[in-house]
Amino acid sequence: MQAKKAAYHHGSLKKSLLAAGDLVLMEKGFKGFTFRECARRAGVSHAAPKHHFGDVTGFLSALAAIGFDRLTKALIAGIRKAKDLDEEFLATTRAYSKFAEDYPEHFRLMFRDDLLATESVELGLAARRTLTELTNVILRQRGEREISVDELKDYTKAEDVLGDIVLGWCHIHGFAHLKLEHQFPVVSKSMEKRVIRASSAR
Amino acid sequence: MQAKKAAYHHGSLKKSLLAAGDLVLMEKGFKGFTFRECARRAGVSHAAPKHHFGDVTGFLSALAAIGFDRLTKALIAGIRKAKDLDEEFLATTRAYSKFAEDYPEHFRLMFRDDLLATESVELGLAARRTLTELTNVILRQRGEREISVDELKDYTKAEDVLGDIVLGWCHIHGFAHLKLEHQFPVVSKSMEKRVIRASSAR
DNA sequence: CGTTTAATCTTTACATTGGCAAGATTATAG
DNA sequence: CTATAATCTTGCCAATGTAAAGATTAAACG
Repeated sequence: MQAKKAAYHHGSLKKSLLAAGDLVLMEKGFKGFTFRECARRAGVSHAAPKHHFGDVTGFLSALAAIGFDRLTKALIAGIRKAKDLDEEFLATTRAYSKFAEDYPEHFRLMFRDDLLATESVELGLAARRTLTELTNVILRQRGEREISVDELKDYTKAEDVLGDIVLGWCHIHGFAHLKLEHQFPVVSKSMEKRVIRASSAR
Repeated sequence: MQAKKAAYHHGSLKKSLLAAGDLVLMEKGFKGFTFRECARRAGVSHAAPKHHFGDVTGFLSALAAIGFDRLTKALIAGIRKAKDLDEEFLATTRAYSKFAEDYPEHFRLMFRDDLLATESVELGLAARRTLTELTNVILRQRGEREISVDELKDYTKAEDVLGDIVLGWCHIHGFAHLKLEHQFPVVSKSMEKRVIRASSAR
């Protein structure tokens, strides 16, 4: 009747489903997230998503990949604005922490190995893109050559470099996670600043 | 017919359900965890648990509390064995990390604020007992008076003390979490040792 | 001891979910 | 123009969490 006659073939269903899932995740949270709800929002039947994502695990993996991409983007944006290496470090940890606040449900999903398709190359790549950014911050700090996403996989550099990366990451991730899950009795702003600064200090 | 005639009243259903839930969590993981499965294992109908736990959120909260208690116990055991304050610190971080490895599904559940009943006094207490242990490690390290669980709630000590607690906790928690969710491309034993040692170093 | 009341557990029912299979519709290739 | 493959719908299934109503037993009380 209307202009859009609800064509049998959606045209860009995959994108629409991802957009819908992205919204559902933010609105209803991971708890209230269902496959069928996403299909409804995209205006298709409940079985339509199967062709594009297989099962719900595949769909969640795609959404988690979106989360990693968003985080990567935020990290890069923070780094761009920084004027020197010290500021760069601070901006990175700040961006990581802010992402967990802005997208808590994505954050939860991204770090839930049991719910995701570990074989998903898309997700693996997105995660490695994020980790590459974090790694390169450290490498720049040390005046060493940056690495690409491909190099990261078997990056067996000296342990002290890897150690710095892991240490810094653990720190800011632990803070972001514990805060997200409301584990701190009280979190003052000054405390938060201190954690962020400490994550950057070597 | 048999000796146990399957009495209408179970007698200690709450305990049995918790024991069943504990097992299901470890066997099938958080993903495969269902209310009904736990009821089946306890040998009661699927609606029986309602009287003891309300909804599934209440049940999960009780299981999370068990997790915190187990963690507290592990921390204390580690502390007991330590000979000096340095060893004590190491033992604490090691115990925390080991707990996440030994009870990954409990660990996941314990830090999922959205799935738990935040108003549960039982859970709140169990979590505070854990945090009190961590806090007292720091306080002993500094030669200050230890605090009780009750004192923790509004513990507004100098920011540097709180800071040390938060910092140390973030570190080891971040490591435990990221490792549990398989976020590190590679984790060598020596790397792990370094993180644990770094969490203890101030 | 007998009766009443409250607690505990079962049965039944319902809406919702993820996944599967078979069929309808349309795009694409040949 | 036709055959084939891709895409989407319909209908179905077992399983789940929750609620309501009823059965059974324990506890309280006279």
